Amino acid sequence: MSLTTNGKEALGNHLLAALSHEEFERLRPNLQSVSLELGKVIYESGEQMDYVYFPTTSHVSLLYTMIDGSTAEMGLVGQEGIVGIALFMGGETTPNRAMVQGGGEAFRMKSKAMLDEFKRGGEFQHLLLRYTQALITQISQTAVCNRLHSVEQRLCRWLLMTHDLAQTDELQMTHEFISNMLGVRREGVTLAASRLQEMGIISYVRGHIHILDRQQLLSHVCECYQVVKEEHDRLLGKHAASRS
Amino acid sequence: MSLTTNGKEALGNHLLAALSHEEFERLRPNLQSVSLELGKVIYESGEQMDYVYFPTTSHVSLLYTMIDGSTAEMGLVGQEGIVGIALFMGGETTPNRAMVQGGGEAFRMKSKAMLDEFKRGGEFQHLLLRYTQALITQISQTAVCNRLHSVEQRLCRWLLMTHDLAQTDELQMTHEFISNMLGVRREGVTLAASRLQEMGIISYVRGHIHILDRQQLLSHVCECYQVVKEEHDRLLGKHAASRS
DNA sequence: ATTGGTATGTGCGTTGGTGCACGGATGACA
DNA sequence: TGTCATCCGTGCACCAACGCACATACCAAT
Repeated sequence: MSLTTNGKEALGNHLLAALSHEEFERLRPNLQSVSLELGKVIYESGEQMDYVYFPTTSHVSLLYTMIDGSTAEMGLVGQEGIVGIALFMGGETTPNRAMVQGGGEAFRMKSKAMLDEFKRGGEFQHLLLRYTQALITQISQTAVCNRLHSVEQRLCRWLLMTHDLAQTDELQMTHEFISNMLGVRREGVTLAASRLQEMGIISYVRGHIHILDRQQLLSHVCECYQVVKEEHDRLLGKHAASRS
Repeated sequence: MSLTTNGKEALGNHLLAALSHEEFERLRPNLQSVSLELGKVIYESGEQMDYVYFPTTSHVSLLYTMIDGSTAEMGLVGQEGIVGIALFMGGETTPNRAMVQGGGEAFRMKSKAMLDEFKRGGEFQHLLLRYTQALITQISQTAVCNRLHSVEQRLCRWLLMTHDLAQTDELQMTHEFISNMLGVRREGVTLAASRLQEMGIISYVRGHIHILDRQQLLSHVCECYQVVKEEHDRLLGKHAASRS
């Protein structure tokens, strides 16, 4: 599938950028630019979805919260994707929480407009389904990675994914925050992070993490990172946000 | 349209049973009954999919295999579902292995026929997407469960899920096999299983596990089992085939 | 400059799971 | 009836991660 230019790549979201001119013009009145600030909860588990979101410079974490309050991340959505797939998949509600993990801009669209366009069954539908397939791969790999790999490896993977989505080497997040994503103790993150810092891979102070050496990060991560990335590229082309 | 009777409920697969008479007649020539024997690999990771499968009395495990050979399950498909969602989601290949975990019968359908019907965009498409959404929930919950719960809890969950799919209390599987599903050591399964046996919840000998007390199993399992089940019922319950 | 809240560092005992090794039991089949 | 492969039981040393407690460092707001 070629990602056509509708002259709106400046929108910054890859799914929107791939719309044909006609599709884009149809949707344009329903698109609205919004600022998503760090920590904002976009959907609560079980909630109705009034809008779907297309991140541009922001990115959003898909989380699950246990009864006892412990949390773990299952997926991460940025400029390559959309938050709210459950809408067009036919669930009226999301089964998980969606929280802004990197502040920035996004477009949102009224659920009804989204559904109408999806039901037309054109290229946009096809693209959304391919994206969903890529997201399934990401979630699956997270399941396996959670089971088989160490905190340090998973931290590397998480930093790389986040680095791909954030357009900067300076990530704004605390160890505590990361621990809630990885589903481990805060101390576990501190320990793993301090090892990475000793190796000169990252540096950090009070809620700010600096990615110093992405190459070395890649050499410490488990295979899961590449698997997800390659499957994403295969399904959605090399448009995926990534450096390396 | 509610769960229509197309006169083919005897087929035993819920998705097929939910087809309208018209849809069913259209697909009938492309449906083929097959026996799936335990251990058979239906798809290998990265493989083309010539057929999709609708289990009836069989059930199929979706697995991921790491480079080092260790494996873990991400999902389980039985008479309520379909094996091969990647086909209509637009990936030409599956990203994971699908292996028969409970021998029995299934229907298979040529990929092309499946795709043609899906693209018609009718009720069947809608149903398949809802099923996919339920599967996503299952995979997500597995990711979280893998991270936060003990082997014993996960074994309970896995036994319950398998018990739901198998139409018998007598499960044919070894500790070794289960260990590959849960992504743990064989000894870990032996230990957990022996505890459950002591409590009178199950009994087992050489590759045969007997579910003795499902109620007690339910009281030992983590919340994950119910979450997946409820979301599944919500999406595909009595009103599965109705759009609103 | 002081204070208070937040972020990170560190220690310690405990636990759950690993990797390995081997022994015992069992059932299928010759 | 004996043999053999398979399956399960158990012990042991080891390690990663946990839970808790508390110290330290830093920033911001008075």
